[in-house]
Amino acid sequence: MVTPWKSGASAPRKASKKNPGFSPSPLPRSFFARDPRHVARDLLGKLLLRGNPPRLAARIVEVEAYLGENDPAAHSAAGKTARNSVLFGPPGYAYVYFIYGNHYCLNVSCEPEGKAGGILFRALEPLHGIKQMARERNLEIHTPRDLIRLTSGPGRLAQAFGVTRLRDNGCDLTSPHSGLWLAEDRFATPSIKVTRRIGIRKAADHPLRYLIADNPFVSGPKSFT
DNA sequence: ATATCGATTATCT
DNA sequence: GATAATCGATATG
Repeated sequence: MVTPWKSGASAPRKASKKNPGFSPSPLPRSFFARDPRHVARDLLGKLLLRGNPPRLAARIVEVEAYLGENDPAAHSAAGKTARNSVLFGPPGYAYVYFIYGNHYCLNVSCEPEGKAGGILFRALEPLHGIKQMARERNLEIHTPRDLIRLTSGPGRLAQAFGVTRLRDNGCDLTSPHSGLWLAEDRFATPSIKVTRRIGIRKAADHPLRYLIADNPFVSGPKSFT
């Protein structure tokens, strides 16, 4: 497959005769046991995968960092509750929440156990399993532009990957056996931009949104620089 | 291209 | 009872 824009992207991979033994390396737990700002930057260009071997694959192109108890915009700001307990647990686990009565959003816990912190996945570039993503989204793909509505936005990407709180909250994103996981990709070091976070009232001015510059799957208004 | 609005429910005050 | 880390549709420039 060829991407119509020039991103230096590697080709999508799945196990096949042409590409036997496709087996991306899961990100280790130590990757997530750090400040969310560093994790967020380093997650750009990595892969989100569903299944093993992967039935769905997509490249991470936009994320936001949430800093824990010192970040008024973070769900963990007011302390540990039943809803946000994953954020206070060990790093590398999925925190899934339901919002606006309509949408699920996917995060990964950061920082060592006991300290809250997380990354919100805001946009992906779909690589493999596009038909299934379109089914999950109830969309038909006619042109390359239609692909953007598959995974551009936190609610959209969660729906495309079939992410729900019941199914995925607390799942280990460092394990291929967990169903939903994160992996390395060989990707030319992306050109990264940092902006304010989208859709929040509190602490709205902090530069904690990280994105791959010029990637067409990045979400949000273009005015967000 | 930007603005506004309604949907719909888990969670917290 | 109010709010929310959103989306899709509609209206307007």
